[in-house]
Amino acid sequence: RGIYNCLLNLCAKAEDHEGVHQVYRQLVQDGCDRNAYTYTCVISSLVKSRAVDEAWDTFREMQREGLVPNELTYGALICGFARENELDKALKLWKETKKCGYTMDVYSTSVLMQGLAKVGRMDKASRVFTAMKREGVRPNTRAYNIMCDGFGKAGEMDKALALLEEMKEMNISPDATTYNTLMDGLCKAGKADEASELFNHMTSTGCAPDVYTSTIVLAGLTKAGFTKDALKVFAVLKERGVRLNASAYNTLIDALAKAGQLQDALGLFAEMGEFGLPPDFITYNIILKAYCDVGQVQESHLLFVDLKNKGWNHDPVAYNTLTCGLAKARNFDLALQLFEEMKLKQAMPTAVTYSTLIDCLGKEGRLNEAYSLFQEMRLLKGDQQQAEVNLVVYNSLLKAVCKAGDIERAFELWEEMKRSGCNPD
RNA sequence: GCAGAUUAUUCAUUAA
Repeated sequence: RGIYNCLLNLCAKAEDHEGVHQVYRQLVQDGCDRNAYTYTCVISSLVKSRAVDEAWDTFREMQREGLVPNELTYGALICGFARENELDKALKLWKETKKCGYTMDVYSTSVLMQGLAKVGRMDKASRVFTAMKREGVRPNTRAYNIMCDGFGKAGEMDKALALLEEMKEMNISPDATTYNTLMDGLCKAGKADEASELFNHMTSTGCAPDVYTSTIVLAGLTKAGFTKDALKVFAVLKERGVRLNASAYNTLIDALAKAGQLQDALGLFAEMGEFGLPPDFITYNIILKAYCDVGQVQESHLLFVDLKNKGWNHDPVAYNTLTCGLAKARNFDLALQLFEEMKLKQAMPTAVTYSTLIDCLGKEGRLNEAYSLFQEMRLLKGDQQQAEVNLVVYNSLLKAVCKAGDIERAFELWEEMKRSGCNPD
């Protein structure tokens, strides 16, 4: 058993999850007995290779054998479930650790908090965070950053800012990520003035801005309609030799394109090349959309084909952008062809893909096709899809159904929305 | 003795 455990550990350390699997199979075949260490190695390896369900089965098996899981076993599983958005399971396990009298560390607790934040359950995240502190586990900067981000995205900037104060009281120093997160939240809440104050505070405490800061500031300006000022800031940053990455360029290219200044946008795109800064897939997605928006869908399509030939064909956003452009130009043949292509490539259709097609088909009066796409979404479960029905999908279908005058079906949908936790907006 | 975490830029619905 000792040898097997060592082997498992080695494979796990090398991130060789297939190896862990093989060693474990061999171990079972040999009828070798397992201890908590053995199981924990296997479980955390399974979690790492995103096979949470298998990890869970292994966990159950472990318990059936009468072995006692430790903090690490629980930690791995809680992280696994939290990452897969299975937060009820994660929370249940977390509660179990309390019953066992275990103290979970900041790490696992943070992953759980982040998972809860991602699905908008900040109340629960907050309780988990408080419980951790009450147990005497000292939070770190990252844990606070996660909570600040969660509150910001939930539109509760007051709570996020209160945490910054708490950090000071606790003598935990905020870092660039903390300030970036808060500034981004403030910008998105339309409080640019407060964001700017925070920026001054950040630099006055000796915390240096990083590449994220630039993009957050630039995006804050463009989204508030100050693209000209953003361009000025951009020029100053370049002049001062601040390192700018593709994201900073992307922000401005997108803003210019959306303001109808396609030529200026393309000019910046060209500048990236001159500076030896390679465009990333987001840059191309922005250009793809820019062409569609000025009615040059064929130009967009040409670029898309070009990208595919270079092997950039795994991005659902690129597919979605072009599909939308085509569908809005009423070229459904090609749009639906791309949709089918997505299923074959490593770019599974997302909720955006479905809502795009449902909406455009609805506008075209092709309600039955829109409806069957909706059904398809609901039928695909688990690993074969990246698409959960969401509010926009319901809204699009509802619009199509109303346009067709089918009031009865509209009410059916309305009720279904509420039942499934998608509250109408 | 064993695992793991945070922020930015791109795509879909939105009446009168």
